[in-house]
Amino acid sequence: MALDRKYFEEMEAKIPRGKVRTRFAPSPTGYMHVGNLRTALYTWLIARNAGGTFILRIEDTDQGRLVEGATDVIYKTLAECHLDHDEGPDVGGPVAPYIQSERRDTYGRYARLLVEKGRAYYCFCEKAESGEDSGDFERGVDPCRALSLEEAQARVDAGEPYVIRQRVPEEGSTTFHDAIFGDITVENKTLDDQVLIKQDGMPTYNFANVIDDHLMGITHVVRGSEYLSSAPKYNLLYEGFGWEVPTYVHCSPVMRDAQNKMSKRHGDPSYEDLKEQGFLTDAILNYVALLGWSPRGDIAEQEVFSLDELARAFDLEGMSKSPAIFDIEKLTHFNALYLRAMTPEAFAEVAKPYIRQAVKDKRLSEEEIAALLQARCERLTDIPEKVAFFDTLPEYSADLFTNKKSKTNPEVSKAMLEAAIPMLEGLSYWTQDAIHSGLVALAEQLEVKNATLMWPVRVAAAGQSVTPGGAVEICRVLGKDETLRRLRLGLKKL
RNA sequence: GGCCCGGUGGUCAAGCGGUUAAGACUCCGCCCUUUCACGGCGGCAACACGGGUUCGAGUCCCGUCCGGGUCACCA
Repeated sequence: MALDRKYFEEMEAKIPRGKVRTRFAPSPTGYMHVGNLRTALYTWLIARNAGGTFILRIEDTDQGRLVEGATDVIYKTLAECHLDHDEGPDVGGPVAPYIQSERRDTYGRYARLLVEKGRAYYCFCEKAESGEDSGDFERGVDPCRALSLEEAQARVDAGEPYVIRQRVPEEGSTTFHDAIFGDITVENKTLDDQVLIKQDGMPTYNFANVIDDHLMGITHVVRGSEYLSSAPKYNLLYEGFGWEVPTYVHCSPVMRDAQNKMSKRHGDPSYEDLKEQGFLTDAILNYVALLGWSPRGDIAEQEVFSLDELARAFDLEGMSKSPAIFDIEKLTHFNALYLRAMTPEAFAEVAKPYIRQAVKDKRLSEEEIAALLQARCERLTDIPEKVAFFDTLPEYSADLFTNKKSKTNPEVSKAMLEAAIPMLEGLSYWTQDAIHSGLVALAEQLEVKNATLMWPVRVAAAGQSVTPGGAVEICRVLGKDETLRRLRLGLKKL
């Protein structure tokens, strides 16, 4: 098949130029792990920081690993995180299609162009066994490398299965530049003639990337550092095509501990898992942004960042070269910060379903309960167990009435409850203020400190020693009848 | 094993030749207080090691050690 020069010219002509263009290019495996999310975030930030374009591209060249519905997880996650893309499979764009399996023809054409330039060759060898450990680690010499183009073409035409391999020079060295790792030079002899087009006609990741990044006008390629060692081969490819090399930004991995990356296999949480565990999207993004990047200058000590603030502050300079260990404790801290920063209304809204998991009685106000919870929970999932006592009075022992700091014991508590019950019963309004004033006045009248009266009331009302909120708030939420019922029950224990 | 990249408290991290080596999380005290939280204040805790270069090194160079990545018709 003859090469169509016109085709290449048209493809070149379509490439948008002059603006920063970045792309997030996941393969649809159905799982957005934390490292992935961070890569997407950084990629988006680079684009937004420069007023550029953010593109979503789906890399599905491995036909054997396609996962049903996986692309939806990607769309959903990006949307939920507000990492909006300007171009992509769902929204289209000037360099569509954005799904690699739909660009198969393009890769084939460019691979043949490379063959014609002498930078690649047809290979008819049996699939190399990855059984390794054959003792030698030398670059194998592929016999097909020496085949003449005519001979190879004849075998291709005859229908013989083949792959196309990159022809890497045997001599010399290649220098590759990365925005965070700097210059990396490797000897060409340590590079192998990697496969560009697989036997099924699909491109390999490494080839599809180079082609697409060029054809889509990508200016900054952001990806994991596991690709760092194959990067020099890219330069050779760009050089072969005579294309300009984009800025590469390799990110060090997010680790579960000092020796293992985060992985599904180890049961490490994905973005969705974290959501289920009660973490807020904004908190997750904020924390993840700081795992591998830190602000400089006068905001060097700032830790809380909105997405917009991140977009403004983000710079490649602040990126770390070393792997970072994911710390759920610190994420939890960020989550607590975000929870507390919400308006009471917004908090009540997100807390509501968790409150209702434990508190079924609709007469108990979820707004009032939420108000008690806001400063007291770090994750939304902490809620049910904290408020269960509102729903059902726990079994508890009279020992709870003893607290030395409040100067209470069973005898004192008995006296306190005996005084509190009629007073509360006489209240005409069951408001926070009324209950509070009533109790404080009663303590004064009984000549005891507030805590001495509050402690037994709270214990009897809640049935547990640790509660969100104090005696007043709990009584208020419970309502008059239930409060009195519980206090009388408490009295019976004494 | 070859090649590549890293190495500041337990964790995330400032630091770019001269600092009492920031800050945050965790942990521990104290204050506040109606329990628990929130909040406030204080504390414990680090430059992997050995050689250079320099008046001076966490910062530059070399070696060692440790860790990670890669060596697929997976991405």
